Amino acid sequence: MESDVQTRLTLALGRLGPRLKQAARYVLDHPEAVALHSLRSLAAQAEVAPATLSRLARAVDCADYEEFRQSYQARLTERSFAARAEALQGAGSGLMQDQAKAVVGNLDGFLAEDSEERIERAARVLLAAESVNVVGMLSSFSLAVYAHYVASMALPQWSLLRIQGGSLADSLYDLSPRDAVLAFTTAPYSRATVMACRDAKTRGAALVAITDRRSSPLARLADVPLVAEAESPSFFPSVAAQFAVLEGLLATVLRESGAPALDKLQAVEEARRSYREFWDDERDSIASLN
Amino acid sequence: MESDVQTRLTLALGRLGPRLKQAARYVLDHPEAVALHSLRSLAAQAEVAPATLSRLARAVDCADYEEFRQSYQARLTERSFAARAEALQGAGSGLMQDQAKAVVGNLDGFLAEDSEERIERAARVLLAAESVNVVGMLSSFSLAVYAHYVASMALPQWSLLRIQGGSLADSLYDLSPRDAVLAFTTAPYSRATVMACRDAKTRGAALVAITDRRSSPLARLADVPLVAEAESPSFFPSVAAQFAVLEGLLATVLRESGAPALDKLQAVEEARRSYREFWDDERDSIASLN
DNA sequence: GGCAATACGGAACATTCGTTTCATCATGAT
DNA sequence: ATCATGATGAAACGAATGTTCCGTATTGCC
Repeated sequence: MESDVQTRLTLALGRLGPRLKQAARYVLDHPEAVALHSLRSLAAQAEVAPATLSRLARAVDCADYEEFRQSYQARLTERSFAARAEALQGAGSGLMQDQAKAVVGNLDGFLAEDSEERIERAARVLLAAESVNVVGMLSSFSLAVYAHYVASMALPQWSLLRIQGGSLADSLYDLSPRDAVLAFTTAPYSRATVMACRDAKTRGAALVAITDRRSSPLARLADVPLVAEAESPSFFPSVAAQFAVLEGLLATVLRESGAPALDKLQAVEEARRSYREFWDDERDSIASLN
Repeated sequence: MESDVQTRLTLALGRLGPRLKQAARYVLDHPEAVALHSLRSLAAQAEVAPATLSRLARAVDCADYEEFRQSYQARLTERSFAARAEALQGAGSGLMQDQAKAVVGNLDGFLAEDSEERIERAARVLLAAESVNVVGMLSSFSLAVYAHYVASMALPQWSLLRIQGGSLADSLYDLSPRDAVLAFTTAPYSRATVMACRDAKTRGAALVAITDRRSSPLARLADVPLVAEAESPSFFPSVAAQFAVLEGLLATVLRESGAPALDKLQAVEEARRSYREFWDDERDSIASLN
């Protein structure tokens, strides 16, 4: 019966009132704050009355708030000891650690360039286009999917090119010099993607590409090549750093897009908020499952 | 001037009186105690008068004991990548820079936990399953797509659940306790995803989830929750860090999967090499375009 | 030994802490 | 509509915190 406080807190989430739940959520998401800060300052961070936290501690069978806090302090020291032990162990054992290092390294490589300027140049190109076609295959397909999803919230002129019967959609062959293509590739470079981009260039369309090396076929073709490597400790390429670049690009595009787009974003924000409240309720029914 | 407090303390050790030195020694040996306990209780542990610790703080150029303590709290919160994140900060301000910082921060947050162990636990769960169903909607759909794509190269028992006429495929309702679900959500949590996972749990299937906060609906449901935040300077959530976690998970799964899978991987490697040669040739014809 | 300078501990201080009380509000059953 | 129940925030309480002041003890120097 000596379960973790964090676990007990999760289980209790269902039978708590609105403010207590708000406090519990903040604690779940910021466990280290409980260990390091005072009750009052933590209450301020969580935008909750001090008394609420005092009550929350008792709601999970702690005699004191002190007992509640000590549980989080223990968690913090244990973690730090574990981390230290792992640091001593060295490189051999941590595949996740290696993966993270590779991702940060890839991202680092991109930022070393004149990244801000390039991103903004790419954003201008995409904003100036009458239509934007997003292309990506194989491991880069997820990038294309994400770009299209985010853009779909405010930029209706963006469309995702899909495979149809083995070749790309016909929309590709309607491209004019007023259009643009946003393409993604990492080795092995999809033949379809490269051919599509080459074709787009011959029709005078602008090309923005996120790719894994300067020598890749798309890096040479693109008007604005954005190069982020895909190194990873495993055999398959890592797209995480390219996602970070894409997110930066999308953020820049959306910031510099006009008023109608921003209005749409407001609506999306609104929707997100309401979804959040929905799930706050939903959580109760989930709790009743246990 | 801006050196670590712990370092300054070591240097000051010589010019301190007996009791101050005793206090300094205790602090050097128990740094986490400074962050977590009060001045008075720390003084008791070090068998020193409270005033001595107050003086010790000033002896290393801290205005307050509070400033002294905060330095140790920061040390405790600091993660393995803190230096990298700071390095990224160096090159000036910009949206891309902020995005990169956020991504590294999100990744850091995950690594602070017992990440390796959790990843391996998740991998074991997925490897033990007879079938693995990958679920993700909205911004998390790209994660699901990628997971399925990578797994498809060696793990035929992995399938991607898709929306069909607004609801999930029927395959979901065939789940048995021998099956598993790999799910992705970030706020706003897709109703379909959460309901699918809830249903899977009632049928006894195992659930591995990558999500954005410990208080998310999936974090509660999952057997192995993997929490990587989705903070970003823009209004839409960042999935880059979650991609890094997913890649780490996939790498672990593939490493620990059996021989037949590895054979397939060899074939894929082969294919990649040949593609590479293909593009080396292709590049010439592209060059002739310019 | 006498003297100054410094290091230290104990006590008083204002501040901040966590807790409790109490009035108010929302909700749902009768 | 009425009441009961529980959740919540404001305020007040004693306890604990960090700081400062002052008296004492120790040290180094003449």
